[in-house]
Amino acid sequence: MSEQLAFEAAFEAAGHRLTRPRRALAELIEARGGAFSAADLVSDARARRLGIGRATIFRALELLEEIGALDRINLPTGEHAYVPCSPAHHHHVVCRRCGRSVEIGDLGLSSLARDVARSTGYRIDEHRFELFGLCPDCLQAPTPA
Amino acid sequence: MSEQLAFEAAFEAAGHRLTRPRRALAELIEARGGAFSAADLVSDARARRLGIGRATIFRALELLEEIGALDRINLPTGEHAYVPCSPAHHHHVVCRRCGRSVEIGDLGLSSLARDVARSTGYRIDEHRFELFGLCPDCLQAPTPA
DNA sequence: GTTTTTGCAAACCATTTGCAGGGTC
DNA sequence: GACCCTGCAAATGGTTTGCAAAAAC
Repeated sequence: MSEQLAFEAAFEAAGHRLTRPRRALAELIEARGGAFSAADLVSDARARRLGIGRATIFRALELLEEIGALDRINLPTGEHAYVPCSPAHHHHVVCRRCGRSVEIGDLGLSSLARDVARSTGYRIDEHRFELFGLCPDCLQAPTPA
Repeated sequence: MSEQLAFEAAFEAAGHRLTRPRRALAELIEARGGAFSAADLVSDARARRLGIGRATIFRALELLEEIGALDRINLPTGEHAYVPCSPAHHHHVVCRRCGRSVEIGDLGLSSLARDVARSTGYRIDEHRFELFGLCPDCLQAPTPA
């Protein structure tokens, strides 16, 4: 399956209709190639005069998150962002400048969570680990600060 | 220094005025003993008829976060919450039922972040690790589900 | 007395919802 | 053709801001 079609495929695989707006959004997301906000998509869509409503965008994002094609994360600033992900992994390194993100594996975090459970007495149901910084490209760009 | 006064002290130590509303909020926060939302404080304040405006609450929270006395985290649901913290640590285990939270140390996450930096080429500036589940008390309570 | 802080109300921003029409299977 | 999906506009919920009065130092 072409990487280009990942999001379109995700809709279909999950039994949802592949409509024009959804196709268009899938493309926009792929074009972004990293983390983005709902507002980013709204303005992308507006810029390309796609005539897609805000509501549709939010609904599509919600759907893609349920499906597991996107993960909704929180930037250090507190804003929400969505990042593409394969269903299995759920940790990301996000470039705070361009939004490009890389998925990282479990890296022992699950067992670390188990240790914490043991030492605190909590039952741990969920954990989040997110890393922020600059991607290699942005590190070399003019104003990396 | 009495634990009771931690938040009042935080205001003063950072060179801010210790006003009646701030004192009151410090108490409310301490009374909560764990994670809470801005809305929680607003309703606590209203319930006790303290006559503190919403804006004041948000401003105080912002301030305490800047100072490092509170950490603003994101619950798995996407809602914002604030959790008390000592300036040095920045990882928490939060009970999704009662909000009680425990701080945990670095646990090797910094070095893990360094490993990720090495393998991805990103420069990592910041990381977040948050754990959610049920605290020991809530595990024993009637409806732990 | 000067400067910071407050409360109020209005503004703002992101996200959600109701609904009638349109598109997809 | 049935049901899902869309766009619009209005509602919502959370957070911020402007400003004159009040409190703190």
